[in-house]
Amino acid sequence: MAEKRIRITRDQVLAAAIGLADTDGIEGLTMRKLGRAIGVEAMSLYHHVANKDRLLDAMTDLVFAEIDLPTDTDWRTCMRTRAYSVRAVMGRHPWALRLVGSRTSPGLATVAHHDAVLGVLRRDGFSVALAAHAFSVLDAFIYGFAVQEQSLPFDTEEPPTELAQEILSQFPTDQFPHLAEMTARYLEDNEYNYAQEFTYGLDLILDGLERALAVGGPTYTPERGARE
Amino acid sequence: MAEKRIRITRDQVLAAAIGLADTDGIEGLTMRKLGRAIGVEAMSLYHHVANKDRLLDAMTDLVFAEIDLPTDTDWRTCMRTRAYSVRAVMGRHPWALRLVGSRTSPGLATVAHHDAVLGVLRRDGFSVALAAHAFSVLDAFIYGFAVQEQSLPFDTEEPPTELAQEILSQFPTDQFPHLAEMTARYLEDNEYNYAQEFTYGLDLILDGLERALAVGGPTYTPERGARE
DNA sequence: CTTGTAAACTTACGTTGTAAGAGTCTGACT
DNA sequence: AGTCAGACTCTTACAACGTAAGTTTACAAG
Repeated sequence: MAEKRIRITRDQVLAAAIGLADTDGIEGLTMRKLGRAIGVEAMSLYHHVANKDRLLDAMTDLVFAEIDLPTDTDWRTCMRTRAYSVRAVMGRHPWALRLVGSRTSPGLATVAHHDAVLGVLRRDGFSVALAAHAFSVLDAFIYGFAVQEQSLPFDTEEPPTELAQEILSQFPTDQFPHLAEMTARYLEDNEYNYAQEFTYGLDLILDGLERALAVGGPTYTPERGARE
Repeated sequence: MAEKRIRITRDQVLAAAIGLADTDGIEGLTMRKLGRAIGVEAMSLYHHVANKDRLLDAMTDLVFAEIDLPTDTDWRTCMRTRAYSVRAVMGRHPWALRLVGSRTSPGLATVAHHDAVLGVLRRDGFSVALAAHAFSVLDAFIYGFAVQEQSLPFDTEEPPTELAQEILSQFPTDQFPHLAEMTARYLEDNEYNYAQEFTYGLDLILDGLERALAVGGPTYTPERGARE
């Protein structure tokens, strides 16, 4: 009768939690389901995780650890690959986007990641202030874009389908002429996909930063911010 | 014995829901508490709102209606005041930020707002494609910044306090040198507040758009995007 | 006064996170 | 080999949640 009891580890719990959130969404992640997924009762999880909130914190940190950040090239390509990596990771774990917004205490991988980003900028001649500026704009844009993209009713990688058209044209055309004009243009252009807006915005910001860097200069490092 | 029954309206429900979310946070908003707040049983709310999800949708739309969007000036100041207004509104209703990310079907005020933004851009010479670009970058940045700002552990309007210092220096200085350097700089500069990063990023983006607009020109309107 | 209907209330169910405590396995030390 | 402590799992239980189903109330029209 003595059914061998299963022993689990913290890493197992986290991995299973992420997997469950990936397939069922974050609202589908319950302690009981998570326990069942690894063959254990819900309460057993609490020996590896303080509570559900801490579990979510740990999951968020693991997601950050997935982000690719090369440090062996110039800052611009570093930031670029990071941006694309963030977007890819958030695509894999859509729930993580909403978590990042609600967690207040960052994990170790998160902090390490941010430190590395700053490190690249500083190394390539950004003053402390300009590095702060750069980090702010880039992060805000990348994060904001990912959220925006996810709340769209269609797949952003593919050109718009008939289905998308139906969804998009559900609001009255004459009442919102500019929106109508824009969606019409989207639909007629088969090459268009929303994802290219990411590239556009990112390059716009990187251009701006490059200009700001040129003004401050890589050798002359002002004590205070590049502006004012 | 006949305690007079209270009659409520949909608007009352929504207003109370927003008030409750403002004070208790979105997770503190429950149907029972909401009912109690307006002197009614929880189930009575369902005569004015289909379910909690719809309630949240309606709340989100009301928040969008609060955003100030002047249309009687040039696009740049329009976008600027809009940006500041979004930030202010999201400061008043922190929960709305997370809702926007999870709602997929926008309300009427939301759609109208977006249409008005596009209208301003088109009026001032943006091609359809460039207007789409502008809208994407700006919205992503504004939204992303607001989220970023909220997940920071300190008040972004005030210069850093002792408390903030304690929080910020909780991670090992030697392990994350660049982060340490940056927070050190923050703390020594009494004028600094994180809010100015919003201005910096916004201006950087607006500058970029202005340049793109100048290239395309207000008269010559290319069929396809300004880039490629 | 009757009666129809909109809107309130009551009760109930399944699901959630997790507190409390009891049971069981394992590995270290005699 | 024996045992004992500590780490881990399981059982039971509870309060709070969203909401389905059905009942009661009160006002407005005839």
